[in-house]
Amino acid sequence: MPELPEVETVVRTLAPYLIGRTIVSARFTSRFVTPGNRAKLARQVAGRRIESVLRRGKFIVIRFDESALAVHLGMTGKLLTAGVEGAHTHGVFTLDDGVLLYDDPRQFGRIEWGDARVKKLGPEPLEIGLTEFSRALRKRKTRVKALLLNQAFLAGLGNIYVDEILFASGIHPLAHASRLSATRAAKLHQAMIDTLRLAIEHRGSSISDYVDADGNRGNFQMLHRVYGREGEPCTVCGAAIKKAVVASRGTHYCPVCQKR
DNA sequence: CTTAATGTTCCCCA
DNA sequence: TTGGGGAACATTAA
Repeated sequence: MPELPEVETVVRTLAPYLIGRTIVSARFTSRFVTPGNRAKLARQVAGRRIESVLRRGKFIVIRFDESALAVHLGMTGKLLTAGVEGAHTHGVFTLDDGVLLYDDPRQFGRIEWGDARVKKLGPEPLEIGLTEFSRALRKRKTRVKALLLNQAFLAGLGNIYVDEILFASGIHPLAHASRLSATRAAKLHQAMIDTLRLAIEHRGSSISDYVDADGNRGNFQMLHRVYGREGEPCTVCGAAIKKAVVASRGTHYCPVCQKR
């Protein structure tokens, strides 16, 4: 559920609800989502006033006066401003006004004190300039699909948006990053910006159960041109969309429009 | 029953 | 050091 556009949408719905609130108490119940000392983490957040809520890559950073809490939604994580505790609720924040719940069936998400992992992320896809992007691509011998999924290279892209961006730029997922021409690198850069901006406008993709912090679904899945469309006609040329495994991920592409 | 799923990390090997 | 491939993590749905 959570790539850059979805996390951005969660942050935009979460920020007005959380800023200025104080966490009265917290409770964590998953040894996967909150590895280590869960009671200690609860003590650390208790009493903190939330100064800001921001997105960095796929992380949600909740900032306090001189510290922060980093939340990664993994594959099925949700931060909700309302609702009741269920079988998959692994975090409960009681606020001075309201509640914040963390739900995550697969428990691939993480709630951690501090922003150590956030500091290891690569640049933001919506902020990196063409010059820096092209130069970085040229240095990497790997396949462009694997590179765009690498959070140390660029922070925030995931399987859905990499497939959509590669389609929009006419680049085959198996193309090698270092061998892309300047023209194709520029096309990739622009497709990345356009696709992410449009997806944010549509509040992200709800392909299974993604919802924002207020429980609302996104609509960008209606505009997917390759992801989840195996066997369906390409919106540009009509050829059947193919699916293959690249970088250990299901990868959707048009065999005619996307060149290596 | 098997497979795949919006993610990340770790391990082995080239 | 870089990069490929696969497994692992836990759960659900097709």
